[in-house]
Amino acid sequence: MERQDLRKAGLKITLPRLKVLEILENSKQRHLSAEDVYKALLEMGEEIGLATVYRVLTQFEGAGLVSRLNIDGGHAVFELDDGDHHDHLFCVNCNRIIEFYDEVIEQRQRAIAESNGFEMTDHSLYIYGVCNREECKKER
Amino acid sequence: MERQDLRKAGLKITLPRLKVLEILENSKQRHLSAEDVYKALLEMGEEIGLATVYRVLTQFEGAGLVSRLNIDGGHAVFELDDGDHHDHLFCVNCNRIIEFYDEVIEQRQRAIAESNGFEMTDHSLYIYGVCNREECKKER
DNA sequence: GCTGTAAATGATAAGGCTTTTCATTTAGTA
DNA sequence: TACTAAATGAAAAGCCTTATCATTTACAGC
Ligand SMILES: [Mn+2]
Ligand SMILES: [Mn+2]
Ligand SMILES: [Zn+2]
Ligand SMILES: [Zn+2]
Repeated sequence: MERQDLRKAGLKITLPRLKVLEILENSKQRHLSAEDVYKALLEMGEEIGLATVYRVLTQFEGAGLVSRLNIDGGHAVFELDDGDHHDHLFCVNCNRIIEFYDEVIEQRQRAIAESNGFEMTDHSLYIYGVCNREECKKER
Repeated sequence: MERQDLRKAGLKITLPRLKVLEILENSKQRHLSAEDVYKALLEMGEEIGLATVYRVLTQFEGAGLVSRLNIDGGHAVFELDDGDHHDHLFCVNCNRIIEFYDEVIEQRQRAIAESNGFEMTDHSLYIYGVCNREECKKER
């Protein structure tokens, strides 16, 4: 992700924006809440407001640089948008997230929208379950 | 839906619970927010607290009488659970909701969960789009 | 039918996450 | 370097939902 991407989106190249990008790119976890990003910045010694983190993430989403997941229970997580759509599998025990893409499902969704006269704009698919970690299987 | 269903769930048969059930069964719209149920009750002249509506809906969900949808943007809607699972298509313009069931998608989901070592507990699939009403197509 | 007791209710406060407000600072141009 | 619009941060406000707790109610047992 480059400075140019910010420019194209009509966004000034500011320190907070660069820092948020840096976190998104370098964090070991790919899916981060606004709070996660905020905490990571504080740990880096950056002085940034939580409101700015929310604003920047929302702007990045609008610019197509980031995508937002709305998890059951209300809070959102963000990830860099590399242009390749995918869906998610959540472990309800340890919150691990696995990404997947299934062309059959994608096609069926398009067909369902069309057969109901809908112009599909988006879709969201989350599969919830218990992953194969020992401590998670134990819980089940 | 019968009083017996409440009994089986270990819930006393109270006026607020019966009234909420009545709204869910008789409303012209099948999918209702807690606020919708609350307003419908007020219009019927029932004196009921919003907190009670939330509590009752959550209890009904736990008892399997009602299912909860988490729509993008954070607020939940409820519908009677007749035992038949289905997913939803939302018009982003007029908020119309269409229900569908697709066995191929259901199977693929199970396969994806399994191939990732997950014991699937649930899934949620929402398709968003613009429906075929004139005023909605115009917006697009 | 009464009574007693645990469950349920309602008003209100509190929570969690996110957005808004607005005075101050900053980026980017001239 | 100076100017101006955009961006920021702290704090308040919003929105939906849940928790608290004093009061009321359902219903089992007399
Ligand atoms: Mn992802
Ligand atoms: Mn439905
Ligand atoms: Zn797990
Ligand atoms: Zn529509």
